Amino acid sequence: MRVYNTLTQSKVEFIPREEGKVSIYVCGPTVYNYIHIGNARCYLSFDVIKRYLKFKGFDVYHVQNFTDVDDKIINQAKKEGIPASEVAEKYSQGFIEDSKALKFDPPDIRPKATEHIPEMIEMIQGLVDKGFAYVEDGDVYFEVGKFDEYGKLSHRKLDEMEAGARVEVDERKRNPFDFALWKKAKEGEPSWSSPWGDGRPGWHIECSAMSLKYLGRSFDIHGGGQDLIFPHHENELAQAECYTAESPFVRYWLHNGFVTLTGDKMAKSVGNVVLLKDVIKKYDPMVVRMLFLTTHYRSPIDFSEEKLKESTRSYERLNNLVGNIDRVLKKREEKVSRLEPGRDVIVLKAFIENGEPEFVEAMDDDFNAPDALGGLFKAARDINTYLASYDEFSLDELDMLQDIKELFIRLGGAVGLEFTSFLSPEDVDEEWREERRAVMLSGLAKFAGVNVKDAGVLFNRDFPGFVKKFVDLRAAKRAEKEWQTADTIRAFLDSQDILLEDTAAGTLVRIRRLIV
RNA sequence: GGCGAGGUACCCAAGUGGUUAAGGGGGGGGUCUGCAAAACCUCUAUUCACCGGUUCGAAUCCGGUCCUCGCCUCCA
Repeated sequence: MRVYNTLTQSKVEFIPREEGKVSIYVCGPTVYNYIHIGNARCYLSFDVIKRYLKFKGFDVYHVQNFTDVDDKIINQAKKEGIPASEVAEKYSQGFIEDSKALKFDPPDIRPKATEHIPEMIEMIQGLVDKGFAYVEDGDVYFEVGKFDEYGKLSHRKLDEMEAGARVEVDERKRNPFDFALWKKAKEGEPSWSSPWGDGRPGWHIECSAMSLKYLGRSFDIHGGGQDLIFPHHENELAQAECYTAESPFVRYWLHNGFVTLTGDKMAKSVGNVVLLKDVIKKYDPMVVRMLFLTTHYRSPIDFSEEKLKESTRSYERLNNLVGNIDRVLKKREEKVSRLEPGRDVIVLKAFIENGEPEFVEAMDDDFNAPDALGGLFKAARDINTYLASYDEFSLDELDMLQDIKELFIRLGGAVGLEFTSFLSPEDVDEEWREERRAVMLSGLAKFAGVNVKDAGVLFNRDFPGFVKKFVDLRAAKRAEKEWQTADTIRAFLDSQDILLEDTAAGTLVRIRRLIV
């Protein structure tokens, strides 16, 4: 397996510190707002990477922090008129809810910065003791000039940066790029006591302290968005390697590309953010996953409503394969013929034999999900073609189709895509039914003349039977060639997310899963 | 100014030296169907921003030109 390492700017063979185990740290959110689509892409990219590593058999230990003390949180607290700790709590919960909605595989631990102040102080003290940091009137700064390799991650040199940089001039800093490890407390802000007086940690130290604590020295993967390369990860690396006197702090630095909106980077500072929680009100979270899987994780991706619609269609295409196979598998209960001599099952065998190796080959090349998905789409077409070619299938073929379905679901799962069979009226839950109760009862009254009370009883006791009333009624109308009425009934059910498909085997009922 | 990424069909997007340039979406035509849906078939890039070069052979390597985006300041 090869991964692109930002440190070396090249794809390199992935060899974890300990055979069979992978330690991974993904920079978590600074909790002062709900996450937007750009943030979501980062967490989704690393969710895919993590899932794939697990799929490959690695024992993955995943740490994701909450940065719950920071200037931005303090500002937001002033804006909302609540304590900073409440702001942090509110948006930490929001993040966990968003993560669940997108079906992120939860991290093994979610450490919070405020619960690791002693570890940070210890680390800062160590840096001061070793001469990498200096104290100025209650502030502590890391002195970048003391670390010869400063800039090795972001591939820039201090003197080059100084030439063009617009860096705030701070007389107390020895170099404009020196950064705060500890900030002296200001009135009314959260603070902790330290050897340098009351204060709070600077931005980068929390990630170094927590990653070293939970993953140890020289862990495998550190991930984040490309905008974290400088200064955040550069500074984390500098602190950690100076503190431990060991290199590398991180074996593989992985960074995802940005989400843009009509060509501009989506960022709070630009003011063009689309919040994830708003998107998933309207679109299935699987569609969001699909959207990001169809572009390589390091490439930029332009977000739009149109793309979500395309992704809905393409996700349905893959998902429908499972439903299509299931329809055929039901034939197992019916009469089946022997495998016809000469029937060419090479298409089925091809996916069973090559589906996984091809998928793995693509993913092993720096997690090339678009390429891997290409194979699934191709397989879906081939198998649909096969299904459409025959009316009857032998037991051997049904066994193969069962294997294909399981493999398809397993490969989707390796990148977090869930494929499910078609839902039918017996699969819907209480909430789903209740949302549609009033309309559906009056619908049955209107089309079948059943009074609302009787309809209500049937609705409660036997919802599939309730739906069948419509289907039967429509069948009768069709038999009488009353197409208008039949189509009105179908349109009515469609408005309630119940889809009818007339096939040779009769009218099939399925529930719309995806919201468009 | 420094550094980095990239320009592949109507849109999105894989492919980084060698058979017919994956795949998705959209559109045209067709099959099935009363219609629709789903699914299938078929067409939609002799060509990969442009110009040179290397090579038996390049979208892929080299040089140049044009353009886009990002980082260098909080940002995933």
